[in-house]
Amino acid sequence: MNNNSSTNTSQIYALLDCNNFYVSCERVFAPELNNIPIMVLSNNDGCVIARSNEVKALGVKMAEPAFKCRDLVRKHNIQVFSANFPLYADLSARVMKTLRKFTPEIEIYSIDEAFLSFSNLHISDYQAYSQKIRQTILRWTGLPVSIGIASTKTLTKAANEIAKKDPSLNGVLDFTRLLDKEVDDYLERIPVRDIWGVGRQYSKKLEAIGIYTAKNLKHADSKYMRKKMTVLGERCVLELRGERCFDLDTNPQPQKGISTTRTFGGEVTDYQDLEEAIASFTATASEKLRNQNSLANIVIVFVRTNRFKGGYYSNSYHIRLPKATSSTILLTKYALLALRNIFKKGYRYKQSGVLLSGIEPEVQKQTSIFKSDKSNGKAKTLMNTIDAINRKWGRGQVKLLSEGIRKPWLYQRTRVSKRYTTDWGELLIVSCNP
DNA sequence: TCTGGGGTCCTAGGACCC
DNA sequence: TCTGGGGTCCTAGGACCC
Repeated sequence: MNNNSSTNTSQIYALLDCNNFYVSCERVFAPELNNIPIMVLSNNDGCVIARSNEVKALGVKMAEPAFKCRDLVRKHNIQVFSANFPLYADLSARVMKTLRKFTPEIEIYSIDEAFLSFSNLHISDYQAYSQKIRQTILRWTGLPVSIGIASTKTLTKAANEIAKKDPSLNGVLDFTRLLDKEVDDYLERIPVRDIWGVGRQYSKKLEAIGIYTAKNLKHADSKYMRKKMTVLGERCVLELRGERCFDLDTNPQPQKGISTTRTFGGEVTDYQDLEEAIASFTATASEKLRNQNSLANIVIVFVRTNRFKGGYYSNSYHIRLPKATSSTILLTKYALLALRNIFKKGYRYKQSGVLLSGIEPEVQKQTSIFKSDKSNGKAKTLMNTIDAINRKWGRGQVKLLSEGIRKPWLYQRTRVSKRYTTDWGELLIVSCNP
């Protein structure tokens, strides 16, 4: 991140965003669903987390509880899917790999978005180049994308926003070849709420002082915005004006916190069931930890009853470990100890989770001359072996007994599509009729 | 009946140190 | 008992992102 030193040299950035990503992933394997309304639900079939354009047009909001749109689903015959994250992650990886053929400078921003730099490519027509990227990704993965081009990241987001919605733009909008006045005309079309960095709370504040659009914000006083919305607000204004505050981050650092949390399908009252849940979440979280070659110093466990019901109980407990580790066995031991401290009998638990924090890189430690660290080495080999088996044969093939065999508390996913690309047993079958 | 899950950054305030 | 200022580190809470 950079707030002033590099604003002199101009840069060309692009933001690529997959349209309605999860919905588009489902359509790749079910093309008969093109042009008909479909949506994807979160874990436990709780909330709407992706909507096709047809569903958006019906007024279904992002993160809306699924039960609230049941009538619409029936009335308009909306096709509903449970989230199939392994499938989406795999298609995402294919998109990102394709992008690397077009520029080495990529920041993978989320599962369906990437910032690119066009600065050092020696091309003159960014618009044509972006159309080539779109067509290639569509051909190689089946996924439609939109691209916004500008001199700052915040502006690429804004350009992308317009490109996605305005059919006349054919999925690409390049601010760098427009006049200031023309850019302002586009920014006027974007509600301030939709600007990167402006959320619900800030947009309320901004509207109260007469700032309704991206154009309004761009021409607001940046120091005043710093007072209203911290330094991020100031940067937002500057970026809208084309002054670069955020550089491309092509070298992502390991995550600083890792968590696995779930809302249960039903309600859990039994201590042992909760133990199984916590053990299973810890296993998942520590596998993520090992995948980024890190160790954790702190384990946090939380439990919660249904927050929409009376008699609410919520508590968390954190334990600092005597020594940083990534061992599922050790982390589970402490997680269960933490659970013991907050479990209260008589409550109906609806949600719980495990958070790993105090994360540090795993460096090859010099073992003591006097006492070789044999036990540690063994534990590490065991964990590596378990990870390898689970990678090859599927998650959860090998696990600790504490994770339990039956999982009555596990979430429900009633309408999950097949793992077309990540499971040998569920590959798409193509038949050719003579 | 039914309401997701995984992250990041910034700031204020307290504890502690010299 | 009175009385100071400046720095660092940590944490909780609140905002944001997808």
